[in-house]
Amino acid sequence: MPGTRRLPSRHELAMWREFIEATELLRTAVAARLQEDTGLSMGDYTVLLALSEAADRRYRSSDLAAAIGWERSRLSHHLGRMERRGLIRREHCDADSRGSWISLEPAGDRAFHAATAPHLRAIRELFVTALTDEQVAAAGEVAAALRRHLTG
Amino acid sequence: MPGTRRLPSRHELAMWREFIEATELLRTAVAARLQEDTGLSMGDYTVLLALSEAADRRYRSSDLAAAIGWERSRLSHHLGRMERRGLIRREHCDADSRGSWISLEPAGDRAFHAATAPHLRAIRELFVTALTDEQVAAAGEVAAALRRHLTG
DNA sequence: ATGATGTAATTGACACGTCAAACACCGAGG
DNA sequence: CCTCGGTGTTTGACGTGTCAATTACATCAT
Repeated sequence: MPGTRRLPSRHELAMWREFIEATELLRTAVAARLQEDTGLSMGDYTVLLALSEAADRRYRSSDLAAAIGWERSRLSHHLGRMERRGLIRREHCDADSRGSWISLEPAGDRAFHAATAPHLRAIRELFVTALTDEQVAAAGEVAAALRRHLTG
Repeated sequence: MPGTRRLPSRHELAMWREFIEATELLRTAVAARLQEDTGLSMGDYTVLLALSEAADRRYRSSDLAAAIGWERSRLSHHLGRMERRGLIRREHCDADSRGSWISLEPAGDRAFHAATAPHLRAIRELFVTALTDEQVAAAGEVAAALRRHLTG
């Protein structure tokens, strides 16, 4: 594998720094906006979205973790916090007593529905309108290439 | 401001999700590699890099925070952890007794120098080689546009 | 049945990040 | 001098993320 041990050029390094810093900025800006507008974190929103879209509006914990691409223990910790706030509920699973069903509490359902429009607006204002249509497409292609490279 | 309250299209939303997930993947992959290879976190590396490049190899805490774009309290917490590990030192500042000088300990200097090449290689392997030259340039432009939009 | 092996989910310890409050000190105006 | 508003830095509380270990159950081979 030729080139694997080569170092990035000055220009490539500059692109890396610009990229990593800007994406961090974007992430925190959107997260802060979501928090202000709705009291939810990005993690909360991700979990609530997945539960809302689930076939029967519930998930086995492991399946939920897989669906949103999280590690199991990360999800477990997060669900603990969401449960304390009354956003979701854990129920015993009859078919497999090791497992549990995760479902929305009414408050979680309400919070998610109230959050959707503001969150999408924030995405538009902070991400979409920052870029030309070509740049949005380019961002998508870059992201897809990175994902293939990192997971494939 | 027309369009500010409009919602993103399905396509724009898909690009957003792809983008935010891929950048998260990239960040954690590079961080994990740095940790394995060198025992340093991205934060450690950022701080050590800034100190190494400082004119007299030291910084006032606030200036360091500004230089790397961190909040003051974030830096303070991080410096506490790095100090415990013997990577940096805090010294009393004569000119202003509220402040302190942050400088490298020998161990921090060594750790940084040992980390540079592996880290740059990881950046190359995980970021640069994932993309074509055009995509690297596009990523840089997207990042620059986002930064202008978010900070400007 | 029993015991090895695997899987579902949680836990504990710890690093990291943010916010608001606290602390210690500066420098200027009365 | 002194006190008062501003600045440099730290602290505490808490949410978040990772890793390794644990708990509790399922399953399969014998």
